[in-house]
Amino acid sequence: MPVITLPDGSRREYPHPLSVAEVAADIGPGLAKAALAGKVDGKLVDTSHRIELDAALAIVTERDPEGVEVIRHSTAHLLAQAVKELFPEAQVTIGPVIEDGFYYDFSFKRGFTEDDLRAIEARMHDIAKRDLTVERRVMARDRAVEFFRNLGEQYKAEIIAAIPQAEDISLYGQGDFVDLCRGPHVPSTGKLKAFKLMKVAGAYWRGDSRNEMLQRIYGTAWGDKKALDAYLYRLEEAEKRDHRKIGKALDLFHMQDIAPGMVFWHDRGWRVYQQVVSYIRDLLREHGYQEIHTPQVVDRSLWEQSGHWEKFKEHMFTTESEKREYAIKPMNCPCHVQIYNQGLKSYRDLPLRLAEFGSCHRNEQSGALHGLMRVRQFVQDDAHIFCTEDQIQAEVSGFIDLLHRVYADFGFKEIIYKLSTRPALRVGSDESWDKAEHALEQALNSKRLSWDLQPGEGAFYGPKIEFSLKDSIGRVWQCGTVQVDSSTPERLGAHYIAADGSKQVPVMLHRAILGSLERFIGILIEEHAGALPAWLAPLQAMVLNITDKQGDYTRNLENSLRKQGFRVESDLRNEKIGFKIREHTLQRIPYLLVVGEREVQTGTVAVRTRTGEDLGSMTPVAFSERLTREIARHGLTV
RNA sequence: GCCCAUAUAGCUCAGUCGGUAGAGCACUUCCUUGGUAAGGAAGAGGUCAUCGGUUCGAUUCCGAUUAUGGGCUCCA
Repeated sequence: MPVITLPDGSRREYPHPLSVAEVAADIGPGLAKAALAGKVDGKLVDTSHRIELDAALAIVTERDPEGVEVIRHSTAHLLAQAVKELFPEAQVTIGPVIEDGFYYDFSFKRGFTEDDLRAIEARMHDIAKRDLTVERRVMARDRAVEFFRNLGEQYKAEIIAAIPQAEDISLYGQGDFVDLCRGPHVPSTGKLKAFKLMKVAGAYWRGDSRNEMLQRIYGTAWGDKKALDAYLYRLEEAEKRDHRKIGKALDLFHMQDIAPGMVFWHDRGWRVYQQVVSYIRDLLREHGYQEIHTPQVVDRSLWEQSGHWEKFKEHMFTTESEKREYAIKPMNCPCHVQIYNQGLKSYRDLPLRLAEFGSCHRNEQSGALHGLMRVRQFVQDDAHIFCTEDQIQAEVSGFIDLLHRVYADFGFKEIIYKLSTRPALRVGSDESWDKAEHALEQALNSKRLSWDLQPGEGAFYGPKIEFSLKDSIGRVWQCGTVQVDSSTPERLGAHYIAADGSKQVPVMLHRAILGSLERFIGILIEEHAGALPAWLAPLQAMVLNITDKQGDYTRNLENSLRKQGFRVESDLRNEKIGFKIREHTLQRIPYLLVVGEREVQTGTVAVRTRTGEDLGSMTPVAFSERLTREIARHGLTV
């Protein structure tokens, strides 16, 4: 006699057990048709699931996020079925749901081609049209292993063999195709309408590079055609924001195969870079940091002492001269300890905050390089705070305040906080880990921030907090970090004399707000689609004359604005004003200052923004006041 | 590093079923001095990524290398 409670609170009583689909049909034929799955007492189940006892039930449709997930999962099975139909010798492995879609890994003797992909997708539509019923079946583990072995599916058999023997295995079948799966799935393949295969890629079996390389097919799937189209449109938009494209179009930087993973910054890009550096530099000075600068090429012995040589040698560029071996620094910290070590330090000197915009080189794997986002040479807004254990919390707390200020100035509103704690392989006593983790936690909590815990994800030498930004199209970028480290100071012989006269090893906090400047600028370019706010823009204004007659006035205006510290150029070419406007608008220059006969006569300038807004004529003083205010505001909205 | 794809003018791309290439924009010159997103004409510009192989002949076919792109792996 199950009593079913629906999400709206209404109750329905039935004389006998019945399936989710039957309840949906009882509510209405529209819902019966739309039902993809059910949620019984919070647990996602198939529509064929029988409800025996009283339960809370929600019918899941394509409008629910869970419904879309079920669709994606079922579409992955559809993909596998299509592949097996077209290429019977391919073996299936795993096919999970991922953000916006799914993938399925196959073991196949060759790579899938674009043509294969088209054929597979066509077959998927074909199978969907057949509207095959999806049936769930339960089997004992050992029988399931045997079942898949007999099918020749070695990978599936291996996956199941890893499941505890006592557990039953659920299989899902549609037509001739059977796959191991926890489910739930859509009731029939006809529910799958809006999907598209996106790309093929290699992927290691079980993610381990020592294993066989499998063929992964990525796809996307949605509740309806409209959602699919919206997603494809979103991808196109993201592509237009690609910093590599914009970087070239706006003449910011380029990369070249003579220096893979390293950036050739052009004038306009370097202006942005310098602007970011100078902003951070002033702020660090204001917050009690000293700025230092240390060597880039350092003797091997330092890296041996710091432990880098042993652990990260293959990631370091090395060089040799007069029988000495050197490494190009992959990070600044060992050099910062050298500066700390000059002169005996007292507890009164702590905290000591050393910052450096040092150029670091890391020999990243060639396949990992990606525009500005993943490079081999980069500069971080890097600093190390030497302090006592008792000072950790206050320093971290102050750092978070500073970071908030910076992110707000750059216009980022959403920050994601993650605390990573002790990993299994680590150095240092449990007491010092307790203390460090507690300090970080307290620093976050005292600011009422909500954060995620990542147990075991800390560095081997200490816990850390990571700060990620969400950009304007929802992508997340990890930028800031603060890590506690007492291992490096100890290895490199850093000490201070405590109040009781004893010799102590200081704690070192590694911290960065923007992370790699290269990467951060890449993020900024994509966030703003190239239209950087005035305080960061490589050029803030372009002065345009209408005819040669206004040449002198234009040049004078340009010079006067430059003298006031603005980044301004003028375009005196013999071109129509519409042509110049178009060009500089496409270059995303915030302000276009038009000078014609009228402006010369009245001593004004006609101001147009890159968004096409006409601000009318104003005096140069009025314009520079406006720009000054805008720059001072940074990315903060008023 | 691994898998797949790609590499043609400054940029974006077309093309050659093997006979050394073409468009638009940009560039140069000339005409035009025009008031808010492309004025007109002419000209110049490429060892078709690099190195090998097959061929009478390779930019095109094959192989290797390098870089780039998408993934995987890695990310102190």
